[in-house]
Amino acid sequence: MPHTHDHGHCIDTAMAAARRLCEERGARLTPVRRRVLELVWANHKPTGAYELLPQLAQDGFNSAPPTVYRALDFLLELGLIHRISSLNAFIGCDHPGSAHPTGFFICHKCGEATELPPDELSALAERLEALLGVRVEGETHELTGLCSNCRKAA
Amino acid sequence: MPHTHDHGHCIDTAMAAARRLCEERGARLTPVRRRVLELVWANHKPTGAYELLPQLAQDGFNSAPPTVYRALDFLLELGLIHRISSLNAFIGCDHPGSAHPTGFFICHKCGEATELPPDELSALAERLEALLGVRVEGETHELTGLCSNCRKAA
DNA sequence: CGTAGAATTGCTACATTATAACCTAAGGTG
DNA sequence: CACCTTAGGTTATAATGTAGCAATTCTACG
Ligand SMILES: [Zn+2]
Ligand SMILES: [Zn+2]
Ligand SMILES: [Zn+2]
Ligand SMILES: [Zn+2]
Repeated sequence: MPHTHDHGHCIDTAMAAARRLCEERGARLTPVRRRVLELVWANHKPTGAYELLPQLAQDGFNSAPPTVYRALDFLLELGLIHRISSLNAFIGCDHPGSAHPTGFFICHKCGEATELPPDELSALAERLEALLGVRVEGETHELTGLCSNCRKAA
Repeated sequence: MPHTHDHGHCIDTAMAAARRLCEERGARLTPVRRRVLELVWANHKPTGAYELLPQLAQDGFNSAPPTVYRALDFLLELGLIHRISSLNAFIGCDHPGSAHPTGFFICHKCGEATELPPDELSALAERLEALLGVRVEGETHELTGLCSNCRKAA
């Protein structure tokens, strides 16, 4: 099932947000970093670092793994992308700029990953802090199953 | 900070539960599998597959990576251990036998990982199913921060 | 028993993911 | 320009995880 939305628009919005955020923070959105971010968005699904290498090569970036990982680290640092560790993959953040807990729902049929609403995750974290007496500083949630599109199709 | 509990007891309980569960399911808790489970519990913190190799060697198990991974897969399958993918590590399950959503709180100071209460996680999953229209089939949650012991110490 | 079939492990090689170390190039700042 | 900081290129290697097949052990059944 193809996307149900204008994905070019997604990419444009994401890139605009990235430019704005970098400006704010005095960070440099260099060509490799920009292209990596574009590719992550263009793939529109969790993308592995080594998948990006040939895609970068097509654009004349003659990059080795460290370059890609450095670009990804930079984007993670700024909160422009997230890492999904159960997939060893990266995906664009839906609302960069605001610090928020990270979580995704990943459809095992179509492979799409949708970011989970941060307020739901925060609510859980607060409950757990109260229950366990801990101090939560970071969190990632990775759910799998059937997305609503794939449920309808079935 | 050392454990605040009799950890030998933890291990015994876990091994007893494992024997019972294997019997119920007609699964074979072979020497390697048993020893891997013991080691995971004995380490009392998330343990990587390659950490287990030398520990197994000390006991005369002359095992290569595939053997360890197969044992870990077996234990995962039965729900005797969980995998923490942000750490590429494995840890014993607190309440094996009952299928439940997986989540851990990991203290970045002392390294201990405590399993999150499944009912809290289920509640979140249900809310998300309603909100997003998805069908959740699997979930892992990985929170980091300071555990209650380390908070007191600070 | 004894033997066929299944499950488990041993073993070698390899695939995938990620990083260390060191050097060069580019950008910013006075 | 001279200086410093940051970013990227390059090579090698570390860390994690699997494929594939042979050897062994267990199980079931006649
Ligand atoms: Zn996000
Ligand atoms: Zn789907
Ligand atoms: Zn558990
Ligand atoms: Zn702690």
